[in-house]
Amino acid sequence: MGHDKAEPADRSSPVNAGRPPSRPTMNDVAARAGVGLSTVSRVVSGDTRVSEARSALVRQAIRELGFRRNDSARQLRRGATESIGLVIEDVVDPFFSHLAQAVEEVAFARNSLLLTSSSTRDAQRTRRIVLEFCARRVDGLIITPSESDEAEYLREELDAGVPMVFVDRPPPGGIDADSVLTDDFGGARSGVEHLIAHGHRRIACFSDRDSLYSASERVRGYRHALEVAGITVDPTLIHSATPESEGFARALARMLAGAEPPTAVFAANNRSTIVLLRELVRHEMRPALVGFDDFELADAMSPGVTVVAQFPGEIGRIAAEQLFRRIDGARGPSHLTSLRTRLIVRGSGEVPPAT
Amino acid sequence: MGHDKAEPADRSSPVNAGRPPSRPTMNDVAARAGVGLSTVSRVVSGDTRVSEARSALVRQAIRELGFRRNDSARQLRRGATESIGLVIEDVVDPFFSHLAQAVEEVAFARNSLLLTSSSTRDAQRTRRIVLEFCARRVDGLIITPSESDEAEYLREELDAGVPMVFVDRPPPGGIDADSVLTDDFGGARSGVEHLIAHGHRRIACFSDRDSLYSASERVRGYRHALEVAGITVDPTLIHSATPESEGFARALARMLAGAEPPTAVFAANNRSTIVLLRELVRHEMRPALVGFDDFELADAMSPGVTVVAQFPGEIGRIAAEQLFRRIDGARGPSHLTSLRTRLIVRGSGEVPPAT
DNA sequence: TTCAACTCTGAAAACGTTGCCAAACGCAAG
DNA sequence: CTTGCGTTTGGCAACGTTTTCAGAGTTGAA
Repeated sequence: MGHDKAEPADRSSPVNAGRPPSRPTMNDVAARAGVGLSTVSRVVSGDTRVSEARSALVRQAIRELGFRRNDSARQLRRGATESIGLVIEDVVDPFFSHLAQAVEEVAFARNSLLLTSSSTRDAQRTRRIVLEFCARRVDGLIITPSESDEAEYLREELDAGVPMVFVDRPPPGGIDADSVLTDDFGGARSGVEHLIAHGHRRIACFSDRDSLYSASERVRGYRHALEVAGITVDPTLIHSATPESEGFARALARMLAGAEPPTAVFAANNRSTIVLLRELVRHEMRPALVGFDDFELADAMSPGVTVVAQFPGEIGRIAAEQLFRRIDGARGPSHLTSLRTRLIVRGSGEVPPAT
Repeated sequence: MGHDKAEPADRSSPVNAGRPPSRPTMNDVAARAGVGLSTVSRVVSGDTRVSEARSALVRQAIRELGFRRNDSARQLRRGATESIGLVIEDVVDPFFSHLAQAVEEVAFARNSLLLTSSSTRDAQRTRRIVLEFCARRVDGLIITPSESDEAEYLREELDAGVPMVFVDRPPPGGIDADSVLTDDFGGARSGVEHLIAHGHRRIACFSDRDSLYSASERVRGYRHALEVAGITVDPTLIHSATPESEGFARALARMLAGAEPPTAVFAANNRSTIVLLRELVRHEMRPALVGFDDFELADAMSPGVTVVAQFPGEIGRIAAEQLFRRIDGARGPSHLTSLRTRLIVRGSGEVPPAT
């Protein structure tokens, strides 16, 4: 029949056993369909200037051979990969998974693939991931910078023309790039003000390590709220550490057992809120509680947990849209988007101070 | 100085304004370092057979030009992409985010990048994602099949030599491929047996749509436990639907308000558990409750929620390891790994039947 | 000195696309 | 029967790597 060429490799043949069958190329398709290579390319990429007859021949051959365009070659030739990279801290953290979901949605709508990697807060790992993404020539990057990220390599890539948007924290080392952040200061302030409005004056603050931008901003908001209300900040009521660390929950127990225990607690991030909540349930203590960042089941606790909600999905969506604007060639000065928080009242933040 | 060639494009030059600067290639590096192209390639890929002197020259040139290897070209030439694709239902679901995290960890250790996409349970979308991944020539795929996936395109890719491992549900359409599943039937059975052991005889079952493999397996486990205990299955106590759907929570309220209300509830997946929990809190009703799949804060509820825990991280890890074994050329018959569940007793499952 | 066996190096041919270019074709008008 | 124009078509040169191959040096032994 004249089509003894470019048959898909026979997997069961002893010769090919163990050998990954190599896929047919456009050349194979062209040979099979009896047309030129360029015609195949045109059909595959939806170019209309192909006669219906030939187009049908090509499609037929494609089906018969199980041809799939090799995007590595396409990318090499075209210089764009139709993919973007996302660096977050941890997929499991709902904040980041919501962010990732929103980014994915925007990318999907744009026919772009999403490469996601978790930095696990490790600057070395972040660096490795970013450089790897750049080697793959992603069209752009959305990055949650790690604390202590050296900015140099980021700046190099940026200068090399890789668009970047930073999320959740400002770009490190004074890099001039787009960013999408939550108003951490204002959010924390409003949460603490809420506690103050309910009569609390001794308010503990549990936050992540100070070296993290958002953590320190929130502590700043906490301090500011107290100061505005004329309450002296008591440093023994402030605990800043990784929520998963050993002494985190114990610090709360210690405070509550102290001479002048706090009557309310401000948990400056979702990990803290959950760790503290668990500790409170265990000891059956009920100080007022306001958490920063909403979480699933906050409304199913008793009492429901009052939170300062932020909007990770919005952050992701806005960042992705801004990134694609840059990819499409937008050249203006860098944008800083700051998202307002919303206080959600559920009960735990309205507990009056125990006297 | 002789290096007036291959300078990085000047972004501020009016000519290049708006034009993405094209990155230096190995050729540029070679010219700059005054060596051959192959030598640069060798240095970049860590080939040792290069004299220290030349190697230093090359590294220097690389630094000066900000060269980064173009992986599209590398991939095209080598035929492997060092990346794998993961298709899950939804990143936000903790089951899948834990799975994804584990897969990422294995991939990272293998220097492989991870492409993740959410099918959102849409067979069309799954198909599009899988084909897109295949066009990118991922080295392998880990897939959560959607219900009603047609198997044909999967089989084609499989035959074309793309290794695949299916997770959470068996491969569709009788495809012969590796899979890693939870023992849904056994897990559900043990959860319901636990309720029976605590004296319950009227046990409601809330599950996802029956068309989902895991959902129907769990319902089967529920039925089996009842039958073994000599309890007649009451179909009005079984509700199968998407947990997010309108009537899901209301169905529970209706049952509890009925003539012969259930004294216990078996929630066959984490979404159901959470939705039901919220409903129960709202109405202050306290039937016994056992949920399938553990969740954050299950221990912080009052009472703590007894669950049949499954291990999404293990599923992901095992699937990824199996996938890499296939990528490395392992040819044996397909493996089916079934993971046991573990009952975690926390209180809600030990509530005695109200009389 | 010669030859063999190294090590190091660069030229050149892939890899599978895309996109430019020119040739070939069809058809209508002159 | 030309001429001209517009539409299809195929050839061919990129794209930036890796890899093979053979040549050029170097060394050591005969």
